[in-house]
Amino acid sequence: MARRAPRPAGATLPAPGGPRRIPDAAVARLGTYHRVLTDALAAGSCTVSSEQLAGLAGVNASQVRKDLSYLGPTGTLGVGYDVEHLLGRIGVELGLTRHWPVVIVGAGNLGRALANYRGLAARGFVVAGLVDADPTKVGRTVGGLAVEPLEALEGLIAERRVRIGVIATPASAAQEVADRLVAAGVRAILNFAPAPVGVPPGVSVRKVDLALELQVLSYHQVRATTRTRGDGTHPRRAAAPALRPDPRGAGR
Amino acid sequence: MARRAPRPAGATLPAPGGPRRIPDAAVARLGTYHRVLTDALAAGSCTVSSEQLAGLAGVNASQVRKDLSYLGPTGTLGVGYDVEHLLGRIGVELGLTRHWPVVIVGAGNLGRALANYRGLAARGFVVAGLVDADPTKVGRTVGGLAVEPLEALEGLIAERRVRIGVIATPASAAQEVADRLVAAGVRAILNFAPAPVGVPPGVSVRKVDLALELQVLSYHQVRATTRTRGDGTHPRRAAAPALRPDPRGAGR
DNA sequence: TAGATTGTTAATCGATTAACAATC
DNA sequence: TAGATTGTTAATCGATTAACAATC
Repeated sequence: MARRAPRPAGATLPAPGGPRRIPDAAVARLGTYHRVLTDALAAGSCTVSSEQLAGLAGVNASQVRKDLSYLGPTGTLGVGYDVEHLLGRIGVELGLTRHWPVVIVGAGNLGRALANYRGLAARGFVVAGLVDADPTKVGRTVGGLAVEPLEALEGLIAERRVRIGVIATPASAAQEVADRLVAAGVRAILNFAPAPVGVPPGVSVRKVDLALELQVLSYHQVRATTRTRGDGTHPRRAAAPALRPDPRGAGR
Repeated sequence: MARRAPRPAGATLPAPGGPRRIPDAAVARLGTYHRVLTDALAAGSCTVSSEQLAGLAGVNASQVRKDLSYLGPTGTLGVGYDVEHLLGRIGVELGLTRHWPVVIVGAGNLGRALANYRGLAARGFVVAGLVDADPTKVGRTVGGLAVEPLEALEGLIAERRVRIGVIATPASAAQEVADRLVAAGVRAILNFAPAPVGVPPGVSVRKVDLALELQVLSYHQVRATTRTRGDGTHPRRAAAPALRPDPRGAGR
């Protein structure tokens, strides 16, 4: 397999699809700031400092100022940030002022939970459709929404102007579903299937793997209980035992 | 608020709770390798190269080798990795060979979906309990498991040797639940509530915010449609409009 | 004014990627 | 052997944090 050519020193990347100004991690934190500021406003706060906001969001004050600087100047020197103003700026930048129709593919446990989840609607995400390939699931009502057949996917996306799709299918179906979503005009995908999906440039994908999250935690537990070698070394094992050079060894 | 003292140059951190050898991001990828290797083994592959594994997992081959190096030597120079051997090494390191009893707090849509989710059981996570504060939910059966009252939490954790807790409650209850989980002996928390929870050192927390994931995607859409200023600058706004210095301004 | 706080630059940290010597 | 591939080091990249001049 061809070795990747070394990138010419100092070359700047062309940034496919135009420059993305705010890093995803910062966008996610801005969303958190928006939530805690909403609470702060309800509690009567008119202004907050970066120190205060950092405390509410559980991050560093420098990071708050850095994140907010992506929005352009939003505060007042020596005073802080006007809560209402800041809420407005974040809301506009992140699209929280709009409604985003979403289609969920897969009406299994996870898909139904998402369709029912009030936290999504509260932040402008409207479940415009819930489809499933299983005919026995079609017609069931979930959170006031009838499950539609998979064949309805394309029409539904076009009619209801869906831009965001959620994949809540088994891993085996994920890529095919992603292809159909993209072909039908979806521009962003949230993937809950435990398999990566490939998409053309310009389409955004976020992946959430619930089992993987738990696995990281179980590793922490293993680490905590297994007694650590102080020197951080591993026992040198005698490498892999007796490699069979691939005689197509009948999958056990 | 006291400015953080500058860290003395060159000082190494004491690493609370002992050195954590493998970074979380690498642990998550190791989990992915485990999954794709399981498929590869079933398909008859006895060995894989880092290039092949990278292709299956959708990452860089250098990264595969780096990640695997955390396990100590696992491959054979000039040949590659023995699939079965590698599965074993990853499984032991991540705790995939054990059963992990898990308690889920909150039997709303998300909690019930998680309790029903077969992908968890498939990877060794056994839902040992599902509790809810709402008496009308108690007694219902979800995925063969009866919802128990919140009061049963501590007893359940002790009896069933639960080490991992999942918070699937509203934001308002998250911190109190976290405190009770930790007090009862839970050492790792997966938090689905849209609020950060504080825990004592030594306890691991992972946070998943479904609405935040969608918000990042909606931002991408806003960016894609809003025409970008070529120079990457922002229009200089006249800063925040007329700051009222906090006269307790009756929540609008 | 004196005190407070932003916006930004520089320093630090950590994670990813490229390169290559070792060697099967 | 010649070709392939690991394990690891060095280079790069990006994100976080500290520091501070500007100034309300």
